[in-house]
Amino acid sequence: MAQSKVSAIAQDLVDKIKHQQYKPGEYLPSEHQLMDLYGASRETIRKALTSLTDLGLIQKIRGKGSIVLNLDRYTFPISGISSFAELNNQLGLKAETKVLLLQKEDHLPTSFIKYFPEEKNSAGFHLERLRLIEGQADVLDCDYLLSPPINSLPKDAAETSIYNYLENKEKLEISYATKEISVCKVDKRIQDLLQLDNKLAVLVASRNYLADTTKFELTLSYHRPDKFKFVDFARRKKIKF
Amino acid sequence: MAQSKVSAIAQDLVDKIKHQQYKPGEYLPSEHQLMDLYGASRETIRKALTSLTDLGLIQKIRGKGSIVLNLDRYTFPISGISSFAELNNQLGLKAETKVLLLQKEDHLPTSFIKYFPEEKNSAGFHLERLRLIEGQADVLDCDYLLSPPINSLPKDAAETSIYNYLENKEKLEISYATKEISVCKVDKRIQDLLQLDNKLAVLVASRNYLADTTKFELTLSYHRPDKFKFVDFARRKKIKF
DNA sequence: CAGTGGTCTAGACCACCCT
DNA sequence: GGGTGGTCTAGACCACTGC
Repeated sequence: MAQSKVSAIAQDLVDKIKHQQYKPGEYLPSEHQLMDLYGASRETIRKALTSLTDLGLIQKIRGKGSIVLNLDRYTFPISGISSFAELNNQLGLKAETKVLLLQKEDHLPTSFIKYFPEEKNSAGFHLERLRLIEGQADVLDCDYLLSPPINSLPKDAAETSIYNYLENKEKLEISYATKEISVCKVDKRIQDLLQLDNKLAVLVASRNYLADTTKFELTLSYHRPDKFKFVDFARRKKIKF
Repeated sequence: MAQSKVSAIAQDLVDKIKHQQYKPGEYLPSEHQLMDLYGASRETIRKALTSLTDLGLIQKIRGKGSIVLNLDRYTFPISGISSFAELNNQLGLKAETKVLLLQKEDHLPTSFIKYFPEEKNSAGFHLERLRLIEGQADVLDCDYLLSPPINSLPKDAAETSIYNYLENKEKLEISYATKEISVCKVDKRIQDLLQLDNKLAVLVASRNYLADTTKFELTLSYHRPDKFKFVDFARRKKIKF
């Protein structure tokens, strides 16, 4: 399953932290002990630990060890690129998706142009989905899947998980994204769909890319302001841009 | 200056990308060429490239090379933990800071308790600063610097850069943070300070930590919704939590 | 085929923490 | 002092790209 030794070790450590085998405030076994435990060289162990550090799961302290960080902050950062379906599974919420629209277009729909002017003339699949949590409409996801590289998009994939379809059926490697969070005024239609008191919604706009740097998806997610929460873990950067 | 060979190489590559010596869409020199260029081993080069990958500056493609990504998206992600002073320098805006309040407290002020109940009884320095950009009040930063570990906080540090003071004068190593972005209702005072039409503001709440895992700062930043923008770069995570 | 990045190793030396 | 993490090296083998 695991593609590499490093990620297998990292995943195993994450699982053990999740299941409280290593608890917040405690130290992980030392790198030498982990070498024995996993039969790996020190650099291999260190690469695995680096990924846990990036995730905000541990903090390494020189001369002492790797300490497991608290994540009982109610909300654990699940940033990175995740799909709604994946977030649901992880959070265990009663969620529902209503597909409002799915159709092929020759040009970028007008509602996207303001945010993605560079794709004005691109063909793609226009998809709108309303996300309900506990019966409440919380998010309107508007997607535009660029074609190429996406050739087809079955309705049932839209209802369950596009990412699952693209990665497992179409064998596309989803790699990275740029996101922008802002607050915007929405039209009457969106206001009604999300049952908003006023015209303000939180907008998350993102451009999503494959591993070969092909842009494949534009997303506009409109969130009810009172339900929106974005949680992030950040490390102080040593590199100045 | 550079603490390590890896970060010196990474910084040099970043600088060259910034100055268009390596342009978006082009490939960096191969890892072997970079080995010769910097007189480093391959793993050392690769660690430097990994940090550029994490920053979203390059994408590595197997069998081909490391391609410089587009960042002419107007807004380049400068997330991570950055201070207002640092963001200004990088963005080159005409900004101004007004210190509204700076005083020692024995307990957490009430306005913080809702978001940081766990620090209710902690002593610290309460600091409020209004951030003006081009003459417009855009952000109200409310900080609470926990004492311990912070023993003193001069007024001029508050006016310029707390982080500069803490890192260079107090020799504290600022390491990581958890942030939460949401939308909240503010009281009349904040509404007036930010000249808001209504009571809604974007709130960024964060807990900031030192390298030894000591929590040292709580922050509540209230943003004008029409001026708020948060830009992020994210990679698809291979590790499931 | 040669060139690229992806992975892993075994060993070295250093800096820091603790007792 | 012995144990911890921080850094760097030289070399190996693999998988993919492109000619």
